[in-house]
Amino acid sequence: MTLALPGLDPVTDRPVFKQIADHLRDAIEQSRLEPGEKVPSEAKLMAHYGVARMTIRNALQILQTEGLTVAEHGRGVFVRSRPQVRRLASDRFARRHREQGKAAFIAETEGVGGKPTVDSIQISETEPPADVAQRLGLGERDKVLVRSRRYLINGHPVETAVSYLPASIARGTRIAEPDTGPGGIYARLEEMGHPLDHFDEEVRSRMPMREEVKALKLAPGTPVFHLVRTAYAEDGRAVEVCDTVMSSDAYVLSYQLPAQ
Amino acid sequence: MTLALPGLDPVTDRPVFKQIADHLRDAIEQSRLEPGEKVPSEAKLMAHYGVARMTIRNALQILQTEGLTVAEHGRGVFVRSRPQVRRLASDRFARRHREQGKAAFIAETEGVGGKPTVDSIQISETEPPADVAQRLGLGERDKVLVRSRRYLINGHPVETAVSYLPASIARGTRIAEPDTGPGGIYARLEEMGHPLDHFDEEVRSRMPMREEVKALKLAPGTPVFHLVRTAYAEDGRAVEVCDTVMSSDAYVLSYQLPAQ
DNA sequence: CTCCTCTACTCGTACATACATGTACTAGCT
DNA sequence: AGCTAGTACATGTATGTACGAGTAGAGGAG
Repeated sequence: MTLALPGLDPVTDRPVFKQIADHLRDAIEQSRLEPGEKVPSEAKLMAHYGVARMTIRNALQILQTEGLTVAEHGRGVFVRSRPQVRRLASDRFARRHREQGKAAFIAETEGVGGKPTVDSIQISETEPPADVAQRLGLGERDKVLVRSRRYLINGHPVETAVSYLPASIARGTRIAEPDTGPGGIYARLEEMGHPLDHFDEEVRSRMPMREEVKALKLAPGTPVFHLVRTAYAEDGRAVEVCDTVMSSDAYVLSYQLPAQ
Repeated sequence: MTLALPGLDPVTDRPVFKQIADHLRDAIEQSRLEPGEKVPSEAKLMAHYGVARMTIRNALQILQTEGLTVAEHGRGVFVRSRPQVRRLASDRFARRHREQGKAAFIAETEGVGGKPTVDSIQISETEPPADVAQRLGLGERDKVLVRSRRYLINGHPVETAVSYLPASIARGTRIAEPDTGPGGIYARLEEMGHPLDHFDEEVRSRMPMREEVKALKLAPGTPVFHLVRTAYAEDGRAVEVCDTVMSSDAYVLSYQLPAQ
């Protein structure tokens, strides 16, 4: 084993599998094991420490849960390499960007040299979930247009988004088409007499549901950002709610807060 | 067993332990198992499914990683109950709040009826980490005042914070005292001739480090918010960097974005 | 009635073993 | 040269066993 690992501490009462996890974690954090590099195989670790396989697997499980490693069946366990990170600025929906003719996601991704794609676009008209109806100020029987889609960078999925717009506004417009045209739905809303005033964005962090792991191809132990953004027109009316789930290791969110 | 669980599917190729995890997850999501309620013990699940204990433990491990359950040694495995959530508004550092004479954390917590505490306050003066020095626009040899502390609500820790201020500004002032006085360090900065203009806040989501699990008493499978906030004075100078780690299940962050 | 011990039950750690399944490389055949 | 089967090695799934350690309640001693 090229990697030098300490032996077990015979006096501590810290369980063996946690000690082994500590050793490997230290090695990763000190860059003695670099991203993409292979962690010693279970068999080698068993030999090195003189313990049972279960003990080694428990140790490796910890690192995986912490998001430090990924196991690949038949190949080995590898130190995770951090993917390209996108920084989302708080002015990303400002009108001056919209007027460039590109939707926010496309513009930002090309800005950092990535290749953006949009995927599995689905459009429907239904009754909204209760929280969405409340945010949009809709009544019992009001319907919404639902636009759901998935965003990818260089072919790798990073974000799913579902937009809800009052059907009374969006029905029959280009917003109900798969391709919403230059500047995206916000540009269309403004053209249609709903100039935007501001957005409220709620940010949560949590572990992903099973479907989200699949849709975003998340490695085990990766949390997600859950954003709910409400767009308000200048007349104070809420015109869109966008529910977004993002792979947390692909994003840094950046906001500006007033001090006055 | 009061809880009704389906049997195993003999034809699918989905592994047994994942099937069992699915059954329990469904039960939790459909509220057949409610928050705080006890999940059937390993022994009962072994008997019900007729499988080995390891298989059951693998299944339970999944739920724990997903943050759906917590195991308590000697008592059982319980469905996690969601704690009280604090909403952090984007105007939480606005001057009008500062002028009420309370620091942001105290004011907000009392606002929702919780009992705020601040804990393990440590103050020192050292050379800053490279990224902090860069954000503060400091040179090689410039020192910073470091204020680290932990916040608790009703005795339960929810957030750790470390503030860095240029020593040239903060040294010898009340900011270097454990009790910074009414309105906290931002009020002191403004009094001392550094009126604040705005804050930049970077938000990341990730799994906690080991020390963070301890400091915040995090349940396994709980991600954290990692915030880095920089305070800018009206003259454009960065006067504080605050590095905050928050238990993700205790917070919803809320921001207002401009549309224009 | 109070305190203590015992016991049953819970999850935690660790061992040993077996076979399934995916990957990568090699030797050998065509 | 190109394909194929075999082999070694990797992780995945599952079985069993044993003992440690924390919790909670029952029951007996004082």
